[in-house]
Amino acid sequence: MVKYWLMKSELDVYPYSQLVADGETHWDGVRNYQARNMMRDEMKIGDLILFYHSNCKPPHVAGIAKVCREGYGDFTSWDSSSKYFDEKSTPDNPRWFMVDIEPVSELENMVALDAVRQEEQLEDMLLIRRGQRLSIQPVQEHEFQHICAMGGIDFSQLK
DNA sequence: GCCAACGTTGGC
DNA sequence: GCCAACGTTGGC
Repeated sequence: MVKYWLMKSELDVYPYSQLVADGETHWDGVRNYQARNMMRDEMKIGDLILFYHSNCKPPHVAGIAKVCREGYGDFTSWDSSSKYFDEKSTPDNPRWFMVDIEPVSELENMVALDAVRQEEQLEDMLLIRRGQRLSIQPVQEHEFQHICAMGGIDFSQLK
C-alpha cells in the first residue's frame, strides 16, 4: 500500500532541481525523533513524496519524488567531521535514520503555501497547521491527488 | 530580522 | 518528573 509524504527542503540548500541533477539522494541530517521514526519504520519503496521548498518566497511544493531505499542508519551521525555528528550514534546502533529518494516529476506549476491554505479540501494538511515544523509529514491520498491536480500533474501517470 | 511555536537539555 | 533556559524552524 503506497503511502504519501511531504518533505521540506530549504530552496537554497537542496532544491528539487538538485535532486533531478543527482538522480537520487540520501535524506541525511534529520535530527528529530518523529521524523526519524517515519523514515525508519514507515516509509517504504515506492511511497510518493511532495517535495516542498521552505525558506523562500513563496514557500511551495516544487515536485514529486519517491522513496527508492528504505530506512537505514544516517552515516553522517557517526562521522565526526559532519555537522550532523552525534556521538551516541554508531553503525551498529544508529540513533538516526535516513531514506533515499529519487525525482518523479517536477510540478507543471508550483503550488504555493498560500494556495494550499485556500483549498477547502486541504484544510487538514499538517503543512498549514499552526506551529507545525516537522520536516517530514504524512499526507493523505486525497491531499496528494489534489496537490498534483493543482500542480498540473496527472496523478494516474505517477504509478 | 523578528518572533511564535516547539523540541531538547539539564538542574533540581 | 517538572520546568526554565536555550536552540531551531520557518513564515512573515
